[in-house]
Amino acid sequence: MSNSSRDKIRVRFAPSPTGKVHIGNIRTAIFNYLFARNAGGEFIIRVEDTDLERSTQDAIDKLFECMEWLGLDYDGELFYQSKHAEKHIAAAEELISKKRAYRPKQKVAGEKVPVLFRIPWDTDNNPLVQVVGDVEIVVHSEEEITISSSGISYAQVSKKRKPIPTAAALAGFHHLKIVDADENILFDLDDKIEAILENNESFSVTGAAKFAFERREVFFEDIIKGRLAKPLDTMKDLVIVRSDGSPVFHLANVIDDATQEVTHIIRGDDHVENTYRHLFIFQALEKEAPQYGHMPMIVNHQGKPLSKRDGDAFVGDFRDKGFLASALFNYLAFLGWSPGDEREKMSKNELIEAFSIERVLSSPAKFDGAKLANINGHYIAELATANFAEKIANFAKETERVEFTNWAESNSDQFCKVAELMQMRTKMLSDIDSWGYFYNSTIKYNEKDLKKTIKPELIPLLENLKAKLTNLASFADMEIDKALRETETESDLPEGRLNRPFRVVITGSGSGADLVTSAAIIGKDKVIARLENICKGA
RNA sequence: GUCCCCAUCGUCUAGAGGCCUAGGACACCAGGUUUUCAUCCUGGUAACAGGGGUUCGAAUCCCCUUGGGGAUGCCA
Repeated sequence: MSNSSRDKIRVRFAPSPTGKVHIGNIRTAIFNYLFARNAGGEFIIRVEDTDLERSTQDAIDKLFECMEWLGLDYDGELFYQSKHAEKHIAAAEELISKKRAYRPKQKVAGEKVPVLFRIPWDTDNNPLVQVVGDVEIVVHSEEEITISSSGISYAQVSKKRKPIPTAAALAGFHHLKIVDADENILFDLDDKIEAILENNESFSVTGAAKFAFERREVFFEDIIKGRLAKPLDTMKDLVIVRSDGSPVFHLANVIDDATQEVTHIIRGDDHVENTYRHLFIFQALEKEAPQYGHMPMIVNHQGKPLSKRDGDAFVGDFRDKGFLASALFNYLAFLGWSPGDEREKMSKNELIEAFSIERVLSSPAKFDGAKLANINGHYIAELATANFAEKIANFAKETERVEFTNWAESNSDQFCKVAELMQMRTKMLSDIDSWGYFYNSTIKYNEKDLKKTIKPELIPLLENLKAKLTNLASFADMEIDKALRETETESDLPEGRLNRPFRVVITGSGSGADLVTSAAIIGKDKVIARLENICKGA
């Protein structure tokens, strides 16, 4: 398979549509995407919907919505794993005929049995396997040991001397000698291996004290983590076809990766242990295995993997909360990776340009919403004003903020002014929820600010201000400012003293955007009405 | 239990044996700019998990300990 079709890098994103797309999954997609695009390779999608019971069309739709939102464009035709089940089953049959897989004996006649892949016994010249050395492990002497072609079952000894049932594939126990407490050899695997493998015989041993054998390990070079290895005596034969005839993930995954000629697999850390098995399956099928890279997971503030419990771990939720796709993309790319210089804010194209798999870290990263919000603020700040206005208008519409949408559409002049005024201080699109004072006839007062700021002795001044504002011919920034200053002067107040009270009166809160501009945008009628309301109520 | 992986400020990270008195960013604190608010600017607090080696020299290499995570499904 070393033809030209393999010269081109091809990676895949292989989500299983059993729920909403998780932030961790989409980060994996982003890294794959960046890797492929950086190398001028292909980024393809495979929908792993073999678990028909839990897969839903809705989840698939949401997935593509999120990918489009983030700008994760993919190559080629969509590949639905469920449509290739025949190929998977055929591969299983091929493995059986090659004696690389088997069906276990039925316990009762007519019982449906699965197909197991055999961890290969003959590993003498296997490039995947290396000899580690001779080892001994202690076994619990009261438990019976059984040895058959499907593996060895025995019991390890816990600290409290209790038996811990353990099963392992035969392959891990070359030159196994089972001995009792007096070092008498109870069983020598070298003598029996042919009978076990060829004639399917099985043996049992009692009263054993320990195993002595040559440990071998399966290993591979991970493009992120370096050399990774696992002792064969800790591996078990694995189910590749269920008793009901459906193919299992391990089989389907390998077959599809071979079919789609995937060259590199970048996936979560949690798949490391699967990789050893997948490598064996590729080998048994005589297919070229891809390169693997395992990236660290993202964890929450407690250091636990992000889960559904964290609530905000769904990609769509980030959009609904008012994050920009570009900001999320940027932030996620920097979780477990950095360009090595001091850049922090990078566009998709800059990320593609700078990405290198070697710079991916292998330690897990905590998700920090505050930093995301900060980045988001920067992205919002640099939007052209018109673009910002359009974004929030769309956001309001998509998230069904009806009042806001009605206002924005019927008062587009005012809306544009507000957008221009508020852009610099907007961290998330959902901040528009606090813009109500610009257009609502009644406003909510922050009780604390109100109490602290509006003292009874200020009421006459506000009355005075109201009178001045009422007489204003043009309700413009400068005029409002002048009225404010005059009111202060007439009462011997220092300049600016009335700013905060006035702000609380017209916006309901002690902090906000530029005061007189805000007042001008809110408009004469509403400002006067709010002044009146406060003066009356006090 | 067993196997595997990981370990630098609170967080994301820079760091490839001497450029490290450990750099940047977020967060936090203080000051300045702003007649108000925010932005912004300046400054500050803050880390190599612990212990052994190797070396003239260790955040960096090795070992152990500790802590965290993952795997151990007829889920993916």
